[in-house]
Amino acid sequence: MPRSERRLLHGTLDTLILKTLSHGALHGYAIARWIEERTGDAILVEEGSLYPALYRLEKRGLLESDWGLSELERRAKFYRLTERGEEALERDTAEWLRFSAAVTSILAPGR
Amino acid sequence: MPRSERRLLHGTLDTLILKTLSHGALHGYAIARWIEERTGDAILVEEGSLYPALYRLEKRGLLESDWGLSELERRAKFYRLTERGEEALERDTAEWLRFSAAVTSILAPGR
DNA sequence: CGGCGATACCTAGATAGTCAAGGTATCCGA
DNA sequence: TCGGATACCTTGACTATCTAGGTATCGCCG
Repeated sequence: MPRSERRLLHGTLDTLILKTLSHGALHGYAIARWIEERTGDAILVEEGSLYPALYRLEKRGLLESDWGLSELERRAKFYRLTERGEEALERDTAEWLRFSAAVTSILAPGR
Repeated sequence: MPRSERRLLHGTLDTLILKTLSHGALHGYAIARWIEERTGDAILVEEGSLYPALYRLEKRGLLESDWGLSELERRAKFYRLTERGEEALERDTAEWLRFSAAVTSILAPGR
């Protein structure tokens, strides 16, 4: 992701994480890889952003976590959505769609 | 604009300003009103964000300005795009479309 | 065997953009 | 006369991201 694009991530990473977990519990590292793969590396998830975000979301009660073992038998912390997390995901998604439609309507009217 | 939506603006305001000026020179206050009207108030442009952004863009050589008189005969600073500003607008628009498509493909696959 | 890259976690500090809240000044209309 | 709109500006708090460092384990390749 080019330098200039990184600021765009501001505020959307939390929502992307919530959405990723809506498909089932995952550990942090896997969340990052999933988002990157899903977007063809259009969005890169740096660890220095990822782990603080997970901590934030858990503190807000949107996620819960348990230590376990990854697919490769390594110690890993698995996160899952709480009910409040699902509600937040729904709200944030609606907000994103509204906001991004507004921006796109200015930057590229006719799409 | 709800509190949560504000962080989303991060990084896009500069591009919105450039785009607004691509239609012709405007003064700061008018830029803000234009964006708000154009998005049906989905995006609110606070003055505490607007003026620093204009200063930033001028410092980067993407805008130039002159003092003049507004439609209401008030002292106002008119901004216009430089050539470098036009190039930046093109780049930033492409980046926004790429980024927003990536986010939307995760949050709302099938749109 | 030694080292390197991948997996998996974490954190401190720098940076940067937004916002709230204050300010100045003019003008119009109630 | 007093508030709201127009038009500009600034300071300080906040917050999210990134850079760059760290720990530890594992498998692979030379």
